[in-house]
Amino acid sequence: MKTSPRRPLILKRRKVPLPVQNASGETSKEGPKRPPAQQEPSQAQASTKATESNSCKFPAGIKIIDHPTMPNTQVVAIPNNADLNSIIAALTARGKESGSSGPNKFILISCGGSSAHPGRPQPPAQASSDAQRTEVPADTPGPKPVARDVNVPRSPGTLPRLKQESCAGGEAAGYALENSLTNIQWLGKMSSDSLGSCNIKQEMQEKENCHLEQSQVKVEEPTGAPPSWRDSVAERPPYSYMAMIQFAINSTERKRMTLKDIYTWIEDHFPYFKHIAKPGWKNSIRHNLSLHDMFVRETSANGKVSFWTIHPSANRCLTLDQVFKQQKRPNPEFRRNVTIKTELPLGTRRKMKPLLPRVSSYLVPIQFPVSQSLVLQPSVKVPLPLAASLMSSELVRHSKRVRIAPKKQHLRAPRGDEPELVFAEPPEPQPADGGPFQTPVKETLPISSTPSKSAPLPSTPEAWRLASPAAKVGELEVSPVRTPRGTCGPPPDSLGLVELSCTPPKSLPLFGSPRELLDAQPLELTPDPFGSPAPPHPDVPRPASPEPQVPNLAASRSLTEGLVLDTMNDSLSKILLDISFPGLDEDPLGADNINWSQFIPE
Amino acid sequence: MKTSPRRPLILKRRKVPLPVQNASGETSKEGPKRPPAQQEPSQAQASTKATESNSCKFPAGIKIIDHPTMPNTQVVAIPNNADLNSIIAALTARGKESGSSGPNKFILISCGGSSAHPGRPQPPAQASSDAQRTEVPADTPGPKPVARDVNVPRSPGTLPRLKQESCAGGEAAGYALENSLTNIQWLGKMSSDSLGSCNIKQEMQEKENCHLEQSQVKVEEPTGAPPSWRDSVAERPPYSYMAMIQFAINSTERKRMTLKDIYTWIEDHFPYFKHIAKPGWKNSIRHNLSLHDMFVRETSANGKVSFWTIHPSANRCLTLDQVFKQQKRPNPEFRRNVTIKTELPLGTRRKMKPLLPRVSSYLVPIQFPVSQSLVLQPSVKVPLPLAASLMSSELVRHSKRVRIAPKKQHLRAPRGDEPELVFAEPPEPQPADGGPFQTPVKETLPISSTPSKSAPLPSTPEAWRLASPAAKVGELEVSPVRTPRGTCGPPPDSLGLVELSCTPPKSLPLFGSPRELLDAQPLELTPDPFGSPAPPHPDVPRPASPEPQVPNLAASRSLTEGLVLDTMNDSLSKILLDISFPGLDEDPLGADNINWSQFIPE
DNA sequence: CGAATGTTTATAAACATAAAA
DNA sequence: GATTTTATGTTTATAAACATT
Ligand SMILES: [Mg+2]
Ligand SMILES: [Mg+2]
Repeated sequence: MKTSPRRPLILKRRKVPLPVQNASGETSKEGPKRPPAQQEPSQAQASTKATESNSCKFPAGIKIIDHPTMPNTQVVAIPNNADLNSIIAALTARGKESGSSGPNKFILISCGGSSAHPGRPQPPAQASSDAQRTEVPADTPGPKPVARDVNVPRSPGTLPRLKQESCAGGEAAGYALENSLTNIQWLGKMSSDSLGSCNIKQEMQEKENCHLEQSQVKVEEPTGAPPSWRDSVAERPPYSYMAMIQFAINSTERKRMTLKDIYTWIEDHFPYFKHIAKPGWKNSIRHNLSLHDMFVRETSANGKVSFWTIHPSANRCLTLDQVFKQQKRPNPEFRRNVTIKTELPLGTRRKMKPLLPRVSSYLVPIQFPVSQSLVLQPSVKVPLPLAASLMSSELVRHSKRVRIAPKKQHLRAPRGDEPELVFAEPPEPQPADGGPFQTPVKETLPISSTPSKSAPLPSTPEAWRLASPAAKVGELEVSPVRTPRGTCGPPPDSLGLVELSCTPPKSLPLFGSPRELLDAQPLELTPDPFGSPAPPHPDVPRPASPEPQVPNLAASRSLTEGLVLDTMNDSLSKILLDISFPGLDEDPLGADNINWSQFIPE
Repeated sequence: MKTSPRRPLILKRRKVPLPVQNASGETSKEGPKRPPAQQEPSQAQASTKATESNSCKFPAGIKIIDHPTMPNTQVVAIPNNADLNSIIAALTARGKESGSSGPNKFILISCGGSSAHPGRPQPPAQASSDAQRTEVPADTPGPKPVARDVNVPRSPGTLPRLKQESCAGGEAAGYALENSLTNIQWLGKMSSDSLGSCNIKQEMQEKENCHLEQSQVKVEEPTGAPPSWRDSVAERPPYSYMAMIQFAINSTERKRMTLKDIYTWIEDHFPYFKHIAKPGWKNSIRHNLSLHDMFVRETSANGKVSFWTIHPSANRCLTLDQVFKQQKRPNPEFRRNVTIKTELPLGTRRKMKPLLPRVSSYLVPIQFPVSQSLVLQPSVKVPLPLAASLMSSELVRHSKRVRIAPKKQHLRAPRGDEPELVFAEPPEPQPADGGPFQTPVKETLPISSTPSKSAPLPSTPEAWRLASPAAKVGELEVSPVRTPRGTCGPPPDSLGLVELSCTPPKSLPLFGSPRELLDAQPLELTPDPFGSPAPPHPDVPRPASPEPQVPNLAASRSLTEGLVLDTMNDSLSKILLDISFPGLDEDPLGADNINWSQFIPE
């Protein structure tokens, strides 16, 4: 993440509407936009308690202890069967009350309970030959694959064959992945809407034509029609290019894919790119493949075909499958918002889709004295984005923001950028006559050095905020892992969390023995990483200069996901806990000497 | 460079007008644009011989041997006092004649002669306190530096204080750097024009006002006035952001600079950014600082100030000084072109400055049998871009394109992008009414997935090519070095080439002993760079998967710069030769087992 | 030559966080 | 001291130029 100077490890993110109301009376910057009627009915029970100031009733079995070293921080061990929402509500109230002087950060972990991965929904397990179409035998220079169906109009039934891919033939593997609500909502819309039998291509064309007409005649869209499946096709998926490429590549058995197949896979699974996006999206795909080191180009043995792969050490094995299996119930508020957005006056147009709020995952080491009688187990029932489990302790050093939802998405209407020229002109550079000398007055220049669409546009200042006010939850991790990993095979049965299985607690697949791991460590401890001529991790680490370097914790630790509730800014962040009990385990690296003060700003 | 599949090590670059005419009768794609009158008078002597087909008369002392392993490649050892131009002419003719069947690549190296770095122009060596203004003592939290003069209008005399900075107090260091002619021309214009005493700021404002008027009234610019110093201010320098940032940081003694100082330095040295560029250029600076790993942010001891540094291992110590010292005579044709460009009809506007041709540097290992009686010495007199000497053998593996001239430069008239809206509207998104559904007809969409400005604009197809037809020469290297290096101090006197001094042939500064160097090597030999948890080189290396990994040649080799003349595409590329004589030297790593076939496509 | 593929640079933008007002 | 604004830093998206296959 290239930490800012003294940036706290647990980033304070944008305010996130927690599943419970804000018990505090602070002035809400969000404005009076969101009436309490939008609360989920299932959270009503917890919302009442939150308002009472001091005496929060916690469900039985909850243990709260002060963090050994972190100020104003408490660790809350929650039984798996507890109601997380009410707990968060109570903690929020408590934190609000104490303010900055008392505990205002709560690290939520799970402790005991019935959590032996209770029946997760089993994937449809359809045999998938998808995205394998040009997977030539790599040595047979035979007839080149004939014209693919890329961009070829398909018959009505050939719509996105979602849920078809498997990660390393992931059959028995129950992937418990927590996703951003937004993503899930999007997916829900995708799946529920697109499963109907309609000719998307045809409808899209109608839509386009309709749009062209509108643009030309500048006619108000009658709308009225509820946003149907069209929206799921027309709306851009909430995944970054990097994420989608990973989805695509990881959908294959051999974890490799040609560029053309990546195109096709994305088009098949995200019709937006097939029907709406400008062709420049393929340029962006190529750009991402080149830019990110995690994507490695490999050539088949005969050198005829180039495949894009994900470097094994960086592969989180994310698949769209995993996202689908999460399938939360579609948020009714979402529909409402869509309607609202659709009915907005045309003048308050989009051009920039509001970014999706996210919570971040960060690995946070915790040392408990052995005396603490906390029953910890890796499987957490609280809805945590478990993909974060893939992160190793390296994340503490080179904490790099990771997300699935893109930070910036244009989502502009594909051809509506220059409405004035909508008739004939191609997307041509505006003729600024006279060579490089036509310098307009600086006085009208934007002030900020960070170009902003909103700054020079005071009209309808937050109209776009109405677009997705309810979609505020977590995110998936898509950036490369910081720890060398093995294949993406199904996790051991003993672990309910597939992601944890990718970073086995004992020996990392890429290292034959712990000794090798240790031998390789010292390089990471050097304050000058450039001194080592070793090749880099893909995308991964930067020196992160000012922050003290944290030794890469050996694999002998217990990694557990948790949440951090920061009542100072009403943020709920996902963290990865590295819990150690000094004296219980061997510690050849002396990693337990980590001092929490390292991670505390100031 | 993220080699393309089977990309040759010696890249074929765009046609470069060699210092001699093309002896071949092939159809010139350049068109009849450049009359031979544009030849440099000093090269007239060599140009005559080139036309004769077979019997090329080489100056005495030239040795030509076939490359041990590379097909159709010959190594040409040239005495230092030989006329390189005539040799290139002769070789070109020879290569053209043989075509693809005979030798068509010539590796030019120097052999013996009087080359003891003959008097290079000594830098003005002015004491410079520039760019040190906010260099607080790093521990004195005293009064914060008062308002800086950034963006504050300066009095006429405070224009670019060029040539003031020094690299590590580089006084006695004679930096022999070959630069792109274009860069030099630009610099020449800058220095010769801007040294006059005029109030640039004032004139720029007049200019801007004039421009605004033009944009509003759409009046043809009367021009007529020859492109004076204004152009050097108005024209964007031919350096990428990465290069300019390096210039800035390397101009300081401690090789570190605050962001604000980077801004200021660039504004001072490249008035374009001070007076013309949109404020977004600062965003780009920050983007570059973050994006490129070679730029490392460090915090002062007291944690109060953040400095940007260049990772020592990646620092080529490039300074604008070095570029200035090259100061070629300004090309008369350049002026002519400027005039032409200025007088072009306004409809054929710029929007995209033509990119500058360059030659690349690549390290090329060569093994000579000891029997070959070639007298090699590290100092080469041929005008080679010596910055390439900084590259190590790693470049072969992770050959990454390096350049100073940016690959893409917009160079749009600062505020002329939306002439229609020039009055009131801020750079606002074009109102494409109706949300994400206004999908224009796909039929009119651009075909290529790589957006192109020229494609949808068939009018005046190559008008912009007239802009700088003569500017076709080499480039400087700005990307991070591939070899750990020490400080940027002056080179040892025994070496005339400062860049070579940064990679001493025996022991690299960052390694205390050859043993350390060797110990660190094996990591590079692993076929899976991700398996090593070592931190990465900044920006540097990617797996470059299909190509066989080349062991990092130990420091016991002789690195020499050379040129590769490829008559197949009339390219002249700079290479770094790693010459070894098996049996003569110790080779603990067995690096001599390198087989040239590794680097030969197919 | 043209299209597909691959690499880099530029620019805008969203968003976070720290510093300054 | 809290709030707002600004400066700084990180990422993602998009366009584009150019090289290579
Ligand atoms: Mg890549
Ligand atoms: Mg950086």
